[in-house]
Amino acid sequence: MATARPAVDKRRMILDAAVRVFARQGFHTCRVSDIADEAGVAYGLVYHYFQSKDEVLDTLFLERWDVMLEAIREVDAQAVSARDKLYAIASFIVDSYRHDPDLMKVIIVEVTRAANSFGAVHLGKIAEAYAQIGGIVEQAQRSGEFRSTVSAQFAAMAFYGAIEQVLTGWIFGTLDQGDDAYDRAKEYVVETICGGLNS
Amino acid sequence: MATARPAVDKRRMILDAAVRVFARQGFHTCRVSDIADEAGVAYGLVYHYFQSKDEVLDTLFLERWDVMLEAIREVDAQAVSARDKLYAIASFIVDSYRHDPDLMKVIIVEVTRAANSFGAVHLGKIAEAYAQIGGIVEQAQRSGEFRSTVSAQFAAMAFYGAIEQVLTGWIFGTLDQGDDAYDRAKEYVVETICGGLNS
DNA sequence: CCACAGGTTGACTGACGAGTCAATCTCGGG
DNA sequence: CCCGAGATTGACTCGTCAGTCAACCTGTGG
Repeated sequence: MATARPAVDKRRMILDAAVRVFARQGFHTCRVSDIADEAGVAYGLVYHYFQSKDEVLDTLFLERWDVMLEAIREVDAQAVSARDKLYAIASFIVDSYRHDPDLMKVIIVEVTRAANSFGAVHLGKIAEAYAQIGGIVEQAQRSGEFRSTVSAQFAAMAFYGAIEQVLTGWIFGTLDQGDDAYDRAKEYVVETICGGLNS
Repeated sequence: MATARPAVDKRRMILDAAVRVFARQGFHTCRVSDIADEAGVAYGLVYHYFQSKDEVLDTLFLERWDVMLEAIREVDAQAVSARDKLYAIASFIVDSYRHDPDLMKVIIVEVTRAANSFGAVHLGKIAEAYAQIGGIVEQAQRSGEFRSTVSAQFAAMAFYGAIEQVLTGWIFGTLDQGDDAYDRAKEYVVETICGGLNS
């Protein structure tokens, strides 16, 4: 007898509600009851579907991060220039934010940028992204598209760091938002990292 | 009657102990009693010198951040190229880490990268640094040293983002450390941001 | 119509830790 | 030698919440 999923997937509702609550109040400052309330579900049901409050966040992060890792791998498999690959990756991340700002806020603020609490658990996953990007740079250095002045690992950090910083700017309202700003940001990141500021 | 400072400044001892404890356990996960124990001081004394646990962290952050802002201002006042200014700023930050890794870890992990909890309170202070760096870039764009393809504000973010990412790498052991690595990092940041990766 | 499995409920518990406070100490000045 | 102000102590209070659990639905198959 296959598990008959109820018409409305409460587990999904809890996850979606958690995104909103975490984005609004932050993981540490919100109560599990806030998530249950937001989902319109009883307190105990959260513990029916998840072992702990932590597991809710872990699930959200892993769900999304795996999608991103897969996207990066696909980009890397294409036969285009490294610059185009970097642009595609920047696009993917920026568009992820455009599509679901709350989810990206949670992932970045509560996991990626919180390497001492949650990030620690997921350092490996995060490092995978770095490694993949580093690989793209390294290959471009061998092919001659990029020069070898700086290490590939470092270049990957600068690239990802720039994107994360921009997202953080949007998340906290330090930086203008909107479709134009999003598209401009993609260009800027790639242009700065590849072309540099020098005239 | 001037307040006679005791031979040993307990307030300072508490702050220094807090740095070690926050660096080791993280702000949220440590107890105030951990700080008191580490400082070799009674629990209540922490509350004699500080209103709250938060104020301890605030004090640590502001003390150091103000030093950095002042350093950036001084650098900006010099009559050297923008590239040299950026190098000097990168140097200052990297050397701050070299000199007191625990303090920098606390500031970055618990404040700068935690913009939803503590960072929120200090967004203004953090923005000051961005603005100052952005000013350097803008001036260089007017003088012709830098091209104007990307906005100065954005360039500042990329620059600071790259540095923060590298520090984060050191803090969590993702990146090799040591005097050589520190000096190389300074070069790499400036070289990537100014020169770009393209050959 | 009943039985049963899994979904759903929310009151309750137990631990934990920030912040309080009254008592005690220390030391310089009178 | 005594007094008072500020420094220092640590046991205690008090609210908060993560996680538990026993009871209660719901709908499916026999």
